[in-house]
Amino acid sequence: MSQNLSEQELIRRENLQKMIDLGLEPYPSKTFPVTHLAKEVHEGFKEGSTDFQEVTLAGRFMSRRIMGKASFAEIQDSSGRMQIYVSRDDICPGENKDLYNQMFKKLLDLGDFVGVTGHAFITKTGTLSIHVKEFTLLSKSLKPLPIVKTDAEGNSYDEVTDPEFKYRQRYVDLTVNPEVRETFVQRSKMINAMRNFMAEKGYLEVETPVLQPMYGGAAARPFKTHHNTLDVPFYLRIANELYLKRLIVGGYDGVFEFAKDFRNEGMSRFHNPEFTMMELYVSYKDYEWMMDFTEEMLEYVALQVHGTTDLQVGENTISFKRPWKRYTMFGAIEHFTGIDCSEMDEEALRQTAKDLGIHVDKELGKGKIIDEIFGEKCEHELIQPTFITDYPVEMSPLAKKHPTKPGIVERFEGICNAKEICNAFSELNDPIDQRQRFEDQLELGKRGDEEAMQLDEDYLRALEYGMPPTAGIGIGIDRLAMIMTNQKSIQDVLFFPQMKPERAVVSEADNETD
RNA sequence: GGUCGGUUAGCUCAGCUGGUAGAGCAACGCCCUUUUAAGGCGUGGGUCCUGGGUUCGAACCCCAGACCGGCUACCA
Repeated sequence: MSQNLSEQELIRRENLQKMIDLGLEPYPSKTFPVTHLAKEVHEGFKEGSTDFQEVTLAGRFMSRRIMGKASFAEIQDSSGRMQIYVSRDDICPGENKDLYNQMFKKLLDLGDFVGVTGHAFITKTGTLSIHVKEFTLLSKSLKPLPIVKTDAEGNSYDEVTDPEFKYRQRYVDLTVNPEVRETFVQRSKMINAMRNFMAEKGYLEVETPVLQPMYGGAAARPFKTHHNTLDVPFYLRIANELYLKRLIVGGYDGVFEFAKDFRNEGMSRFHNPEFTMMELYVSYKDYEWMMDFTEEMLEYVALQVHGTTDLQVGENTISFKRPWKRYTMFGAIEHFTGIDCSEMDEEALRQTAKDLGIHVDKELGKGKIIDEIFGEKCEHELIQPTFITDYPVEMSPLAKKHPTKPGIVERFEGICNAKEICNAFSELNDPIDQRQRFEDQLELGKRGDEEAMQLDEDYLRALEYGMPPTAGIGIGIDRLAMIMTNQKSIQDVLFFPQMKPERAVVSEADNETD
């Protein structure tokens, strides 16, 4: 395959060859003995101290200011940048000045990986620097990086803002935009905090199948695939709920899984075809307990990630301080519209929706209409973390019925920043009721609801052996990460959000005919 | 899916009522041993997203397509 190289790429290839000609290895393999990160030197160095007299750092070469026989440059490692001071006669003590005059001044390009050894000092202008006595090339870069420059006022120049560039070439985005690296560090801290919190309670982290013979546990269209040897279809999971509850049947007190789920639906700034869900099931608990647990865990997570429960998210300050506000679904609708629809039948609900200017499709059942009204009139009002409880039974086929409120299940959703971030219920463990609910779903499916659930005989068999009373929750990790990292789009909390393939990639794939 | 907008140098962008392209940074050459968006002088770099069309002439107008984005629809 031929490459059309730009002028700058050709020059870099020439520089690479000239380095080889000088006897330099452009891609050495030996472990490079890094002793410090840039951040450690920045935080630890005090002027006049005798520490940091011999430090070794490695990173990308990000800027260079040549002043004749000496130069300043910056290298960037995972922790940040460090200025280095390179003088010709220090790195070339002998007669041969090639390392400075040729390699450092001419052949080295921005983006190359280098290693330096030297001592820390403060320059006349007060900048901490490493006075380099050994300079090593660690890896040559052949493509120019769009390096961002920032002036004294904090204005940045040439920042890569094109979303397509950022998402397709995330490695470049991460290299040149430190705040992007930080977003993903925070995401990782968030997940670790949740994991530690649950492990601390004694719950077991498990793994369940991604390839499932039958999809379930949520209402969504699946991706379908095929296993060649078994010659059967498989679905990529849309949820892991039913498998985790099988493990509760098997006797664990608490199981959780951070799971990639897959839904074959639209994409938006809140939806990616593959996304991460954390599901947790705890035996002998109910949804009331789970609300308390959720508040406690997310307060802990906010503190772990940010050291505070008050987070700035867009225009709003969102507080994860316990307790959250709680509404029943009918209560929320009444609160935001003034209409009490708790006693209405399907026709009255349909009319109410119409009166509120909400379009509802004919095939929607009672539960879906209520959900439409809630989604249209209430959800966007809920900025602070809020629990909505008592969902209609029709839209909750895996949740236990409320003991005193007919037509209602013991379920809650957590809403934050106008979006659902979690969904939980007292799990339905009555196998006869569960069979009936599945059959109702089949009926909805026949009416045209493409997301109605399938009937899972093995799951019913498990329930027939007996499942203890159990509380379960699913937390949308990506949406929670958007809140915890103050990002507007799910694409900004996923390293590699789903995109259409680039054209070159498509044409190669088209050649595969089998 | 609908709709509106975008695509010009490695990056960020300008380019008027149509006359075959510019700036800053980056790159290249020369000068400079504590600079910092380093500086000074000089130089090169373009499939104007793709394919058609209109026109003497298209980055610009028209048609079709690709990709990206905003809103919207769908979406537990």
